[in-house]
Amino acid sequence: MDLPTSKTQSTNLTAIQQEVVDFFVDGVRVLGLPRSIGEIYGLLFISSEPLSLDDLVQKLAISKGSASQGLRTLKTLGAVREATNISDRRTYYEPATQLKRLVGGFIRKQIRPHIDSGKYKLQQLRETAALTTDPKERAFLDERIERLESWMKRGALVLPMLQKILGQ
Amino acid sequence: MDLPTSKTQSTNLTAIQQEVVDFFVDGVRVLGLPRSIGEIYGLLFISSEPLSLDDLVQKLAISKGSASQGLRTLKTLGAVREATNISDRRTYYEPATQLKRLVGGFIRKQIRPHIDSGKYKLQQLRETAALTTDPKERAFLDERIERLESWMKRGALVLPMLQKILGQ
DNA sequence: TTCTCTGTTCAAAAAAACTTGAACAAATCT
DNA sequence: AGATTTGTTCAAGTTTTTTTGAACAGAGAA
Repeated sequence: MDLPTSKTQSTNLTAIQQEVVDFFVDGVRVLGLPRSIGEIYGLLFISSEPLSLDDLVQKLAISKGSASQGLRTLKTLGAVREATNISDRRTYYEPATQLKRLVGGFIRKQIRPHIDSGKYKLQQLRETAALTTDPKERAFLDERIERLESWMKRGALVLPMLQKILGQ
Repeated sequence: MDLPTSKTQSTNLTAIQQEVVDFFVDGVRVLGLPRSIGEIYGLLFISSEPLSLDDLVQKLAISKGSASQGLRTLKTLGAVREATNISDRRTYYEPATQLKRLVGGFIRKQIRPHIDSGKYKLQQLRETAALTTDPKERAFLDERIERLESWMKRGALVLPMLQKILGQ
């Protein structure tokens, strides 16, 4: 009896909430993040009041485990923060809505580490290539490695620009 | 009896080939592409001569199916092209090594479609929000949707800049 | 034409990623 | 203190994605 169109289909969400959640599910998928992250952020984004973990579990019909882990990831990315001045035993969350902050967190946590490990691998690559004696082959390897270095350099250059352009 | 460090461990590749392949396996993973794509592109990138499908199958120890599909994806992305003037029954491939081309292909095939579908969903969102009568809630929804629109606009603006900065 | 070789397709198998839920720890209430 | 509620962890289950390999189509050789 389920509708076939979407996985997050329930009567717990209003039409607009469902649409926004789907929007973000799609969005985070592009970024390589799991669907539950998109659902959680999406619902927070379109809620005018902060939500608790239990709110998320009930409205999105996901497990407590998913909600807990998803919130942690989102906090780590700086995409969600704990709401202050709510006097309740439980913690309430609200979304960060500044693109600058979202992009910055994503770059810092998801992109930078790869760039850094890439630089290290490149270093190793140079050393391995140095063992090649055949001059022609050596020249070819050097050329390619140089190209990789240029790519990495440009990548490292572009990230701050991205943040500057997108932020504010 | 396998070495535990890497999945693509074989005696078919030289040390440097193995390292470059690993480098790209990591790279494409960030982009959300399967490992075999990284292996194929990596090996082509560090080979001074074009390679055939069979070369890839043997050296990378992957199936013909993977190699065929991987090459198709890479061709679609503009990351690989067929080598000309090789008189052999089989087709040989060489990598595109201009960052501009690689980035352009990736954006065109992997990013743009999502931006487009996002714009469409946003349109729907506006319509759904228009059904909300409560003025306070309505104002909140409008504010958020506006924010989403601003994000999409900036995203669409940044992509060409990216290509320009990275290309050349 | 018939045979051989190259490359594609796609259903099934395997691997990877994600989610669940029950056990647990920690905090707050009575 | 004991009881209750909130939130975390992680092994097991589920789903999704990727890879395999055998069947097939097409092109060229004999």
